[in-house]
Amino acid sequence: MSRKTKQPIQALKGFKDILPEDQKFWDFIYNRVYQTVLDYGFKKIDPPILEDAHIYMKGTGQHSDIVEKELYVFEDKGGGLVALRPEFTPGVVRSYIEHGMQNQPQPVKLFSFGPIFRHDNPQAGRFRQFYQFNCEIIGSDSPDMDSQLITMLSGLFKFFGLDTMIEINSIGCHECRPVYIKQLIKFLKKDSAKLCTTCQERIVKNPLRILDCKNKACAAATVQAPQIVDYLCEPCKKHFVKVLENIDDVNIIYSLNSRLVRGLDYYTRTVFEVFLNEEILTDRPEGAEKIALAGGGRLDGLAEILGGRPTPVVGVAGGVERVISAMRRLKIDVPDPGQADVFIAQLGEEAKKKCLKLFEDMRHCNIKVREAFAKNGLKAQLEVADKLGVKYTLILGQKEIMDGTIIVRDMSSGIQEIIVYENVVEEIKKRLLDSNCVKIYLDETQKKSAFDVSDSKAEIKEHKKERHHYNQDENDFSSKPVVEFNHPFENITADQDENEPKNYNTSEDVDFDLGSEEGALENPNDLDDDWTN
RNA sequence: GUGGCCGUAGCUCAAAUGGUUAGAGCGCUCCGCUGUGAACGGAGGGGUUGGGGGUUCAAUUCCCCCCGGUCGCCCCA
Repeated sequence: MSRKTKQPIQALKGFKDILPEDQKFWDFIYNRVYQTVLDYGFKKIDPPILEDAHIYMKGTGQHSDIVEKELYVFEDKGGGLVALRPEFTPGVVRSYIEHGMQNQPQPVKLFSFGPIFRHDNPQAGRFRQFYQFNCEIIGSDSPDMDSQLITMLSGLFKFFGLDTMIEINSIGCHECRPVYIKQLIKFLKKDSAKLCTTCQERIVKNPLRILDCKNKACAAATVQAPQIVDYLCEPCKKHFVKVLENIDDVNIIYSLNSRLVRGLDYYTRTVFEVFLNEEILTDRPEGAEKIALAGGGRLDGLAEILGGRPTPVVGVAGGVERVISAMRRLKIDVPDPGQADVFIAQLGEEAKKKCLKLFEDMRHCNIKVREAFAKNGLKAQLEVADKLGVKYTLILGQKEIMDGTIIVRDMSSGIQEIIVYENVVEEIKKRLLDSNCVKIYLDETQKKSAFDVSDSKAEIKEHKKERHHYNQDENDFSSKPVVEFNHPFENITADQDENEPKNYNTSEDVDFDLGSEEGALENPNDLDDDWTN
């Protein structure tokens, strides 16, 4: 295909690059989610991105918008109809069936993380390619599974530093829901004139969705509408009550929302959504819609639709971009795994040679060290060191080689010391450990005083425009071995974002001994014990 | 699929009612300082003003189409 115009090449609509400076968020979220789901006994599964389109047509629902309008579907070279996954669940359940996982101890808990594709028009928090984390518990219809999933999610968001609200409802099963829908339609038809035009069409097409309509007139017209909870059959009612009891028991705050429904056919019983609690956000426009971070529910009909034995499934999916955007809005910073502590500057060929080796020595001692061996001038190297935000720069030149010494420059004070070259690795280790124990606020912080570390929510409210800085050290995001998994999101270094205030609190993670600095949580914003052990 | 607003340098933004060579700050490269950064002074590189077409003596500016962004609707994480 020839390109007629000189239209510059660019990413497809609704597709985004995840740039180096954003990677720390992705690392952070992936690692935290994975850590948490492992704690709950989930196993990771990566279903293919491309599947036989029929699993979505059957599973997600031929007439759902996701399939009718948003599915990336095309014929492959063999003539088969294939589709980019518009959600994880059908692929995961397909895999469960295909690999005979019903022969494993039930339930089977499966976790996935990766890109999802929907040909939707982009808008706030919505892209054509976006990432989800997804958890399914397959093979148990126990309400305890539903509540455990909700408990896990609630803790997970706390783990991200996000305050959330959970809305929950039960939409019954194939036995009781039709009865309810009949009653609902009866009610709606009485006053259908009061509904918006879309909702008038919905009476036939999708009456449940009318309860969810944002139109004020519709909301008013349905105040007296019958509620599904009153129509649940005994087993559904019992199930729902048990779920609520369970999450009560672990002190999860939720609200019953009888208007919470699902467009997808295979949902049964429990449905829930997790919203960002925006009370602390004062820049939120009045009447703005709540931001959903995750949603889930029970899908007991799905496995059978996909050709398996009837198998109960309960699952949840969370939107990664939405979590990141919420963290950004709340000015929650995350540790940068690429942050280095030491820079090596060299002068002259002989010194460079020695520094190449020193670099390896330090790296092997788990010191986060950087260099600019491609540059020669000291000035240029110090500029790089400055941009990297390291604590110390080691300077080695001809003179130091002759003396068997090396210069240690403290980058914030500018103070330099000459030490014996042989001791340099030990000395740096010691200094980094010391600075990890003693918190020193250096001059630089005064310049950037905008980032007071606010502990209480009241303060956060007052300083809404300022930096609600999730202090890396006190809240100890690194209290877990953050980078431990073999994954594409691992081990990625991100450049220091120049727009972000640097954290000059020098008690930063020094990972000589990963995971050895558990505890030390004294901040009210701290994570619950549940999430730190 | 559909509607509103928007698109000027890597980033943030200028350029009155159309009018000469489209500017600034930040960042980038280099120099003053062949061994000292963040916080000095100087210089330089960077733009076919998102793309195409139209109106006009003249278009970044006005009109149309397309592409993209953003915020909605439908739907949804």
